[in-house]
Amino acid sequence: MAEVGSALQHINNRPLRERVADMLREAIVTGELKPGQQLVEMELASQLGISRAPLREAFQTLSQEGLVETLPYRGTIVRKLTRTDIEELYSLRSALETFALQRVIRRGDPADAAKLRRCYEDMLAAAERGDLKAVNQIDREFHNTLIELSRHELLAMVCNMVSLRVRQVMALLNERNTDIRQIAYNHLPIVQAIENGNEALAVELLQRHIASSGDLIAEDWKSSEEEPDS
Amino acid sequence: MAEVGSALQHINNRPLRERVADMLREAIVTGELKPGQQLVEMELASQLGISRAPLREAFQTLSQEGLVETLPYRGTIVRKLTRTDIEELYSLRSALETFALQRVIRRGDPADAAKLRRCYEDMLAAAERGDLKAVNQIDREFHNTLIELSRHELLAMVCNMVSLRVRQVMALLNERNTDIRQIAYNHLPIVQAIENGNEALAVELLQRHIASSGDLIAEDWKSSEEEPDS
DNA sequence: CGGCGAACGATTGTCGACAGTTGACAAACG
DNA sequence: CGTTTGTCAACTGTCGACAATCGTTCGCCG
Repeated sequence: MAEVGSALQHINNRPLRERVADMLREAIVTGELKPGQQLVEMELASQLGISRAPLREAFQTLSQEGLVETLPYRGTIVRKLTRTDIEELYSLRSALETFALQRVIRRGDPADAAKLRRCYEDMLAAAERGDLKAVNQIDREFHNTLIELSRHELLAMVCNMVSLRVRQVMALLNERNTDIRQIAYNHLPIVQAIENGNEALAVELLQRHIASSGDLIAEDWKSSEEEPDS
Repeated sequence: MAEVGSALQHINNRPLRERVADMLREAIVTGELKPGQQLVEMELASQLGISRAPLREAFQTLSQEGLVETLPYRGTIVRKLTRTDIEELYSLRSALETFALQRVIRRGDPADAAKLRRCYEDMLAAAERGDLKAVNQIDREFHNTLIELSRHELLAMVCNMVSLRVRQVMALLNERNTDIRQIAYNHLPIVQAIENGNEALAVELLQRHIASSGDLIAEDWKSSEEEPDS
């Protein structure tokens, strides 16, 4: 059999719980479902035209990913994001990507650096034409590529979890007004340091890069902290 | 109302899926359930006297923790551990605990160092009386304490996942014959470096400590690599 | 005798219904 | 009027049954 559509076949035959989890995950990280919002099983199930069983299993997946929170007999809500959560997300992300970066540099394959440079150039092009959405997407791609190049599946799994929630955080902030070009420019010295095999410099730059965006986000977060309850 | 039994109440009322997950998790990390072993839903359910629904949800939890692997329409098996898995486990563990260590040292609370020293002394005492089981348990406690002291809940969650699988790896190796006292002694310089606030040294020692045990384990793993199928 | 295809058994995926728990509101008591 | 207790509705937890899928085996044909 040809390989044609082998991926698509799997998509069609994929268990309902996974497709539902994907849909809900996307809705959460894009901010369509807001933190604190209650997800009632029966309501969502009939709305999606499915039974509660696969929906509950999808909830569990999202719960393990930290996107929702389930309290016994009390229901499931989209997890609220506190300032502490955000600080933890970005600090752990920094540690994880530092680890990935070290592995990539120590392997020292020029093809890896080339791949990252290509990412950077795509990002730059998107920035030049003012496409903020594309810049953000390619920014994610850049970091994902770094993780993949580290060839560490366990790390990739953990990073995926963290990245999802970072995406959620960014989606919840109403259209950041940061200098779009600056985002792209920030990645250049990192790419160069990797190309030169300068581990110490690359690590320093990456940590500064992540920490600065993290601080920026955390600072803006005081807006949606304490909401009055009923 | 008095606080009587508030903890017990929760334990008794905990959802079945969690109690089942706990039981299966324990069975897996202690090696009672062996890698590759198939877990048939109907069989286990009737054996435990429960329905398949909560069992399936327990499977999902374990799947997210990396302890089992579920293939659609093919069933759930205890995840097999390859040498690559072990290398990834220990290298990630090293990176995560390094991160925790840095946070603890940078906070610089003497009470933290004292707590770790107490762990070390307990471990030493257990080693002196030749109690290997206790030494292993306190060793886990030492590392868990380090994580908790970093006050980083997200990190704690990820570390917990990794630690579980490390426990499984250690349980699967037939009674390591390492020098029991050496395990305890290895922790002393780390504690001292923390007490002195010497971050660079502490990190170096911790990484060497984890890497060495990881290498030791990985080396012994060639025994159970390729088993013939059927 | 070997290769191919269709039925079979075993197992998982999904569903609808029932049982148990929680929080809130209302009624009774001091 | 404040506190306690009874009741209820909404929701989650659990169950048993039916549908879909996979690997295998058996039979058929070349």
